[in-house]
This record gives sequence, C-alpha cells and structure tokens, in this order.
Amino acid sequence: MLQSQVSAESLPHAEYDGPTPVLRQWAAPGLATLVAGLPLQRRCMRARQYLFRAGERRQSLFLIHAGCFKTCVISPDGREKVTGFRLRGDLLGIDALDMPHYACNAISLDVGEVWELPVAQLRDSLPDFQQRLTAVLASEIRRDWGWMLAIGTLSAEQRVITFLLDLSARLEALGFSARCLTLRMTRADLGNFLALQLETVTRALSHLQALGMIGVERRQIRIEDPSGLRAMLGTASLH
Amino acid sequence: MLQSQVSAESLPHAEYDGPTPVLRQWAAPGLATLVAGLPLQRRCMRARQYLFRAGERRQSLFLIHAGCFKTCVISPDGREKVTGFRLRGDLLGIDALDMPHYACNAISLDVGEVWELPVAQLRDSLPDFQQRLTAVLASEIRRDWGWMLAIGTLSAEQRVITFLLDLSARLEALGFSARCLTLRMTRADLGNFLALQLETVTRALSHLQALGMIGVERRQIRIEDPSGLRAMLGTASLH
DNA sequence: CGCCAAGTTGAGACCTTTCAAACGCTGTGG
DNA sequence: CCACAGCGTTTGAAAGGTCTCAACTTGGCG
Repeated sequence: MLQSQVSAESLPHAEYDGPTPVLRQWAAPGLATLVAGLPLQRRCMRARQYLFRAGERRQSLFLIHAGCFKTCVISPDGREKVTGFRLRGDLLGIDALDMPHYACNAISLDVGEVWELPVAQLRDSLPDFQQRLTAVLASEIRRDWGWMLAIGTLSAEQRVITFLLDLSARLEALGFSARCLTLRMTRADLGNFLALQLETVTRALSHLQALGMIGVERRQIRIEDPSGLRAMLGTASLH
Repeated sequence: MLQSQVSAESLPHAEYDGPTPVLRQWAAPGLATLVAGLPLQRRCMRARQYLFRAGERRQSLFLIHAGCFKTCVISPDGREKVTGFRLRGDLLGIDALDMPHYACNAISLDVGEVWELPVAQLRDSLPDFQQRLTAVLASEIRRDWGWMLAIGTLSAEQRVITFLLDLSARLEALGFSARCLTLRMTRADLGNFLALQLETVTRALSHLQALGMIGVERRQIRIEDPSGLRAMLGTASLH
C-alpha cells in the first residue's frame, strides 16, 4: 500500500542537470517536519477516490504523504479543467483558505495517504504557520503562471516535453528516479491539463519516442535524452 | 491625472444581470479602508512605466488606487506571458510574498496611482492582515484557474467574450459603466493574455461587432447585448 | 507635417482537432 | 480457463480553427 512510484524508485538514479526554465518553484519545504509531532488524522486513499469536491464544506487542509492527486475545477456549464497534479509534500485545499467550501475537486490517481491538518490549531501553536501558508499560496500562483506561459507560448510537443521535465524534476526531488517515471494520469487528464486533446498527447509522445528522446510503454516513460528534450524547448518558434 | 476610466465613468450606468460563469472571485474587499489611516507612501505612475520588474529586490506590496496595470512573466528564453490586468483595489507583488525578489513585471497601462504597503508594519499592527493576504492569494489562484479553464476549453471568440464580460463586471464593481469600457491594453497584450495572436483578437472583436453584440472603436468597447454574449458562451462546443 | 506604433483585413499554410477504427490491457462471469 | 465487456491508448485521414505573412489604414506625437 502507499507504494506509489516504487517502480520508478527501483530504477537507477540519474543526473538532472539544471532546472526546467520556468516551472521551478515548489511549495515551501519542511511543512511535513513541522507537523511531525502533532496528532494528525491520517487518511488512506484508493485510486479514483475523491478526497473532496468543490462546494463541500471545507474542514481542513490535507498534506499529501504518498500518492498522486489531480485537482480540477468545473465550470457551471460542465467544462472541466485539471489545474494540477500533486505529489507528496503538496497541500490540498489551500486555494479555498478564505472560503467555507472547497473550490476544486481533489482526486486520488493511485493508492495514497494524506494527513489532515487542523488549520486553526496549527495557526495558534506554530508561530509562522500562517506565513508558511502564504508562501505555499504564492508559490502555487507562480507555478500556475509558469503553466499559463507554457500553454500560451509552446507547441503541443513542447508542452508535453515541459510536463515530462517538470514531473521528472519533482519526482527526483522526492527521491525517485528522474529518468524513469510512471504517469499516474490518463492521456485525457494530461491533455486537459496541457490544453490539448488526448490524441495530440499520444502523438507527441509517439513522436518523441521515434526521435529517441524518450521511451514510452503505456504509462511508463523513460527519459532517454534530457538535454535533447531541453534543446527542443529552446528552439521555440515562439509559437 | 489619475483619471483613468473617466471616459467610461462619464457614461450612463447600466445593468449587469448576473456574474460571469466562472471568473467570479475577487480579492478580499476592504483592504483599502483598512489602511486608510496609515501614513502610506503614494506613488504616481505614467503609462508604460514599470512599477517593478521581476528579479528586483522586493521591498513592499502595492495597492492600486487608480489606473490599470498588467503583470507579466518572462521565461529565460524570452517568451512573455501577461498574467493579468489589475485594477483599483488589486494588490501587486503578492506573488512574491515569500521571496526576496519580485516574480513578475508590473507595468502601468495608463496614468495611475499606487499605495505602498509596509508589509512588516501592517503584519504587526493589523491582527488579521496576514489572513487577509492569504485570502487575496487564494482568490488569485482561483482567478488564474478560471482563466486556465477558459483558455483550455473555449474558442478564440469565446475567450474574448469572457474577457469582455469579466472586465465589464470588474469595472462595474468599481463604480464604472458595465456597458462602455475602455481597453487600456493593446491587442497584443490582450492576445497574449488569452493565448491568441493579436490578429485573432481583432477578428473576434470585428465579428462580434458585425453580429451587433458590441461596438468597437479602437479601444472603446460598447457592450450592446450582454445576454447575447453570455449565450455565446453557453453554446460551447466544448472545444 | 511626417513618422511610427497600433489596428484592421485578406489569403494561404499549418498545426491541432475531430471522427473513426483498431489494439491492448484488466476485471468479470460463464 | 477462457470469452467478453469496457476503458485507455494508438494511429490514420480529413476538416477546421488559428497562425503567419503581408498590405493597408488610422491616430498620436515629435
């Protein structure tokens, strides 16, 4: 249980030589260590299980301890948009900190575990907890802007590359392999997030594989040539 | 000086019957009244003047008192992305609250005035200032998600409509006319924000004018048929 | 008065979408 | 144990929306 990304971890570690251009700001580190001593409510998740839904009464924040989640918003007329894929260390629910109800859906893509944070209590006991929250929020804004930039200025293939490099770097920061990743989301989710059709995502992956840049086997992705991929971003036709 | 949007204000007020579907969360209100008594540094701006640039040392936050600003991020390889257009009451610089340097450029699109907020001082004197900040940050995240949704799921024309309705509603909330608006940004800025080419923006505006939905005269936009516009969003082919 | 930035419009090319079909897993029931 | 349904993925071919490039117009400003 909770063993998401083990397949990646069992593979050899590899170098990752430099940050992805823009998408390079993560949440404030160390929140997990901060709450280590507290009596937290732990909650295990199955794949495709909702952690919470937009509109539900917001009781607490959740710190991801294991697994992979997607967050998505849905417009009144039914259009859906995946706003991000969240990994261990990410906070879920912060976007509704000032509201009585959640503002998005949070769905587990795999088995996982979250820790429920008692916000009011933490605010009192930890002097700089509130400031930590603002840091997490600000960095989420910058992350979103990075993706808006990518979606607005890059071709389909470049967006997919950006996603792969970003995910690779995030997984590596968590101690997993940067070269071999398991996508926990469907092509449809990925396309939705990158503002592409799922077929376009598939084609981009196939093409990158044909170029020898990556290896694709269903949701297992091997990054064969990281610097080659990064070079394909630099040669941006600026759209 | 500071008389941005006067042209709109001098025109008759008109009804705005209902919120724009998704993009409907604004910054926490009343920040201006909160800081009313404090000895704030005021700063006047000209058109095209930078309030701050990404990378500059961040000293303070700025509360827009008058005018219109754009914020934008620039990737290392020179791709630019307008992340938003900011009006009176909006806070500039919050996205870098946890950093020593600004994370975006803030550029005045018109004459305007900002109030410089001494963050550290406010944090001490106003008990819930920090909490207000988190509210502003969270609402910025939701706003960004709304635009990501629009850009990812709507056609060019629908994005332009969404922008016009959003701006109209924001201006009305500030006491300006909801029917007659002055765009302070160029077509290029608008296109950049909406992930479209400037020519596509022009064509969308021309087409909406041909349909009798709006009147276009350079940067003066008259919204002739708000519900008609909103209907064009509902008839989304879901891309 | 003339230059220049901003905006408009047209025509063609191109990338992505759309629609369709086939394939491969996975879980279920006979 | 295998057949089968169902979802996710892959690939092809055609259509279409947006981009690109270009010319022209307009209004502002030195």
